[in-house]
Amino acid sequence: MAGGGCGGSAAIASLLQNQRVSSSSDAFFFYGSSFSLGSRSMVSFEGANGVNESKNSFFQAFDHHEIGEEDLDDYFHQPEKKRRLTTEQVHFLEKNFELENKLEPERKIQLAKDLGLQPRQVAIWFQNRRARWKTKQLEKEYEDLQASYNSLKADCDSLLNENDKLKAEVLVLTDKLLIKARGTKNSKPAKTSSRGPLENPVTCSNDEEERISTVPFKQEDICPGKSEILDSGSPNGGYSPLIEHGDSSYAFEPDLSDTSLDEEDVQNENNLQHPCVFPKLEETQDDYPIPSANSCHFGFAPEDQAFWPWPY
DNA sequence: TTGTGTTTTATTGCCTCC
DNA sequence: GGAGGCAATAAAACACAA
Repeated sequence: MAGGGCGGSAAIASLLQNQRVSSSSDAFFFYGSSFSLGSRSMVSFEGANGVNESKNSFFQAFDHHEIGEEDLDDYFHQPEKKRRLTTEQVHFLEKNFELENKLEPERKIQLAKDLGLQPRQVAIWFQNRRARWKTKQLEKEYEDLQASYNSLKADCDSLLNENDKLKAEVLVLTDKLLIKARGTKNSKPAKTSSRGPLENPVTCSNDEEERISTVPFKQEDICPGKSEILDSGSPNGGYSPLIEHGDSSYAFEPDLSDTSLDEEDVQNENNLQHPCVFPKLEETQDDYPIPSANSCHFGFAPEDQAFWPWPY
């Protein structure tokens, strides 16, 4: 590994054994630039007192050609130390990285020349810089996705609230319709029927009336195969069984004639247990379930929503 | 001064491309 | 097979609080 307190010759040996120094243009600059030109390299010219001279401008390195054999000897006995690039060097490299984050061989050599570094150092710097850039990009993507998720969740909550309000409204209107239907029924003159005058003139027995007021209605009981009321998103396009009944005013003006009632009474004698025209909203959602008030599924299967891995 | 966390430089091993 | 890129990692350098 790097460092490790090995001696100078060991440092050189480690450099020479570097698989890319020996065969690439790095080698040329290792010998040609870093040594014969006397410029500084990462692994070399730390002062004898251990002071980090790399704090000086890297351009000064080109003026220090006076390194003699003694200096080299000192160097060879210095422990290999990592040297940080100067701020000028980093700034220069950053500028070049902004231009192009990949490094062609010619550019690498030119940069190394300009900075007084080994080409390999430049390559390593670009490699590490790309890694940092990638990390930053991932963080940015994460934040963007998080913001997007929060926005969608807010929309979801808002829609659910609206859905709850509409459901409540439907219930209120349904109750009103029932009350109105009963009022109309009760005001009709008594017919010759086995049922009493207060019974549901349409179909309901007393037991059935109990069901009307306590049990939600089931769509299939009235119009099997038809969709529920107020389900504009249903497969049959918001089909309303009340309108389908043949009289668009049926739902809100249950003006039931005696004859039709009689006929229907006869015809539906077997259906007396299914007299009610208002569907139960919840139970008719088997194929297209309405999301519960606390859910945020929009009717999608949970596995389709497991795209958001991180916890909150 | 020292312990600790972060950043930067450098190595290693693997992979792909030519 | 060599060159170069990348991920993972080591280790030095640095920042900073106690």
